[in-house]
Amino acid sequence: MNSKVKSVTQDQKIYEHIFDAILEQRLAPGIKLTEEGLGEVFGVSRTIIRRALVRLTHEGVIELIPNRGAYVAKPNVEEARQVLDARRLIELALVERVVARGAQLEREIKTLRSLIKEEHASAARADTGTAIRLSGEFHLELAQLANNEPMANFLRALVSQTSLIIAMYESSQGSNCAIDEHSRLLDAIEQGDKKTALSLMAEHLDHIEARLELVQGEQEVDLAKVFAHLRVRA
Amino acid sequence: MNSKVKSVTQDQKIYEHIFDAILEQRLAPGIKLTEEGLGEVFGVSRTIIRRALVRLTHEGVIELIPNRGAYVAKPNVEEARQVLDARRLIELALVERVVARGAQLEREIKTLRSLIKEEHASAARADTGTAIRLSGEFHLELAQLANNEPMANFLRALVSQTSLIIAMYESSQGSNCAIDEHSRLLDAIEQGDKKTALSLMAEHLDHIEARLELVQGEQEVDLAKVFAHLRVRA
DNA sequence: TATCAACTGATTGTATACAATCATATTCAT
DNA sequence: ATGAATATGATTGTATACAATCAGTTGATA
Repeated sequence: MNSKVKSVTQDQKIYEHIFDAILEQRLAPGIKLTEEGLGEVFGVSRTIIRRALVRLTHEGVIELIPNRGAYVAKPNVEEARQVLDARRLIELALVERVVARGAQLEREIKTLRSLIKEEHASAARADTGTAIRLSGEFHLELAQLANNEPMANFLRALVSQTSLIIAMYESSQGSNCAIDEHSRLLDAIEQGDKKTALSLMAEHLDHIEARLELVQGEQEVDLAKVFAHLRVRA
Repeated sequence: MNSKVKSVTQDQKIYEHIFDAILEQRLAPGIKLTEEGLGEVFGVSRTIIRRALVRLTHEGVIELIPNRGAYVAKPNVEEARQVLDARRLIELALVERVVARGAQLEREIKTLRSLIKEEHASAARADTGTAIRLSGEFHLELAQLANNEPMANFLRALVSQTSLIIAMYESSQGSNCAIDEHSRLLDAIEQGDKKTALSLMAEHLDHIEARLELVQGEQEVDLAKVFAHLRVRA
């Protein structure tokens, strides 16, 4: 019964667990992850944990500081801007390629519709973490249909970083609008309406970035400014 | 004297050595790299080697097969097509962003010119390996100027895979034309001529792909076709 | 009281020992 | 001679022990 499970390596599973935890905001940006702590949780030695952490580092969700340890990444506003800039480029290209494949994709589109349904359900019960994760999975599943593995892999890193960005900078309105956008985007793709699909994707990403800029100043604490009123003259 | 060197970790250095060796074709596609063998060469234990190999795997130049070991990747024609497709997308976007920065880049452009000079010198003395590496470095240095780290990182993986692709599929004419193309591309960027810069970059990547398709059938041996003339009827 | 130095505890860096796994060579039966 | 089954050697998978490093604390000194 467990012979099939072997095809997924241990560190692969642990990688996914940590990945999901971060995407669902059960691990906040900046939190330190000790190797021994994680090892106890998952019942393995530090060796396995290291491999998982290295991979997460390469995807940009973990920052690995030599001799200091692993921390959940805290993307600043500039990094967030770059990530969303890259997403805009990649995802528009992916949508274009998916639309080009056109009618071959009936079954895959059904899968995506059920993903949207799940996402909607999560949002309805205020399960924000799951909703964010499912939103990301929608984008990644869509990317799989474009027949370009390097791009899909790259998007994986971008999406996970976006989840961190949302976790850090989201305003209360949340992801309800995003769900409708996913739905409409999928409609356009199904109908082969490239132009509409592209503009919907662009809009979608613009909305995320718009939310980000709303709270731009909040995160970077400039101590000099905070205490400017009582600063002693040099 | 060696306190500054510490900032680069051991596995970082080993990673770069292997990376360069692959890019310079001193390690051919398909070659097996044993952990102990590498460990002896670099005077470290397998632990360090593992980290370097994991990173190389994530960049797509090494294939890590569970319980079997690490092999230099052998991209097939479809994978090559995807890599070059992705490069076209990313590098055009990067050129656009570099041109947009315009005149701030005098010093950086000089650095790029000296890189081209080195590349030219390598090609002149038929040092193909170094020429390929320097060609890749030109693209990566250019990417640094676009102010988008995720994209630049992604390009790093794409360029290294391209070097493998060239190693596997190159025809004899080699990279001389590419050098002129680099030079002209840089001219266009320096003059802020976006349109020319974009079309030169597109041309440049088309040339690489054109070379690839020339030898498309050579690598994937379809036994059924090879022995089609003597096949027994079902 | 403030500053700096040394100490302490905890965490990561690295090497190594042993277990698990796979490829190859060998043996045996047909 | 061919084929399958088994044995062997080499390589990777994993855990762990010890060394190196760092952050925070304690204590001495001005």
